[in-house]
Amino acid sequence: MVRSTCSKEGMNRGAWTASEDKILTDYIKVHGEGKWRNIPKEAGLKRCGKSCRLRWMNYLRPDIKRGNISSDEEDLIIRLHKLLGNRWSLIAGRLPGRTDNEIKNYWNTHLSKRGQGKERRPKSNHSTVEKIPITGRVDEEDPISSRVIRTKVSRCNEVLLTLNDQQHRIENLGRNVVISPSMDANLVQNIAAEPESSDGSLHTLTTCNEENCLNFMLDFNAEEISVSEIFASDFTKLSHDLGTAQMSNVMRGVDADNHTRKTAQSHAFMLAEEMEQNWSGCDYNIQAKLDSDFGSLIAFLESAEEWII
DNA sequence: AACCAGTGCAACCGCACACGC
DNA sequence: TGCGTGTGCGGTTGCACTGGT
Repeated sequence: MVRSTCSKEGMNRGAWTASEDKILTDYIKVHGEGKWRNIPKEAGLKRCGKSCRLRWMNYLRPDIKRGNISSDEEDLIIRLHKLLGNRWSLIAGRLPGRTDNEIKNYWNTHLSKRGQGKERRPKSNHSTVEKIPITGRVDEEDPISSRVIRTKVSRCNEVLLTLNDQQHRIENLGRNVVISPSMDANLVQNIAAEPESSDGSLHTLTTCNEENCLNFMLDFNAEEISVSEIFASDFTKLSHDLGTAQMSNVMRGVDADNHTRKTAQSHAFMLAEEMEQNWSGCDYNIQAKLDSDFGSLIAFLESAEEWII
C-alpha cells in the first residue's frame, strides 16, 4: 500500500494561502466532507488529501472557536488530561469549538511546562493577544462556534479504574452500584429507593437533579469502570431518546430488542457523536449550555479524580 | 540594527483502526 | 479471512514572531 504523503512532486507544502483556503472551503461547502484524497484533484488544489483534511478540520470549519483558552477550558484540559492522558481528540471533544491540535499545542506549550514547574506565564502580549493567523480565520463571533468539535473515538486504550474499595459499593443493597466517595447522600438514598432491576446486575437512576450529575457513573455489574467508555458514551442522550425505562434496559444490556450487553455498549459507542452536544447535563430535561457551563463536567472530573486517588 | 534564543502554532509524518470487497 | 483504501490520531518538525542583548 502506498501511503498518502504530502511530499509528492508538484504538491504545495507549508502554510496555506488564502486562495487555497477559499478553494477548499468552497469545495467542501458544495460537496461536503469526505473523500479527502479526491479533493485536490477535483478542486484543483495542489495539496495532498491529508493536508486538506487537516486544514479543514483544524482551521476552516465554521464551528472552530479560535483565540485564547479560557481559565475554565484550561482547567478542564488539565483535568481531562489527568484522566485520559494524551488522548487529545477525546479531550477536544469535551471542549466546544476546540480542536485536538489546538489543545495538544496548548498543552505542550503551556500546561506541560507548568506540570514540570517550568511554566512561564506569558511574558508579553506575544501570547496573550490573539494573533490573527496569516492564512487562518478568526471566528469567535460566529454564533455556532460553540458547537462541539466532533471527534471520532476509535482507538480504545481504555483507562480502567479498578474499584477494590468495598466501601464504595452499596453491598447491602444487593446490587452492584458503584458509588463515588463524594456522592451526595441523597443520591445514595435515591439508589436505595430505586426498584431493583430484574436481573439485579445493573442499576440506573431514574431520578437526577442538577447537583448530582454523577449518576451516569454508576456502573455496571463490573469491577471496573472504563473512563474512556464513559467519555465515549452518551447515556444522557440515550436516556433522552429512548426514555428512562428503555435507557435503563439499554444500560442493563437488555434493550428492547433483547440485545446483549455488548450490543448495548456498542450502541453507546455509536451514539458517542451525539454526546458532545449535551453530555454535561445529566438532567433529562436540562440542556446544559455546554459552552459556558463547565460546572457539571468539573464536578464529574473531581469525582473521578477522587476515585483514582 | 543585527543577532540570537525562546516561544507558539500550523503543518507534516507515520502508525493504527475501520470498513468494504 | 486477508487485503487495500480511507480516515483519524498523536508525535514531531519547521517557521514566523518576539524580546533580550
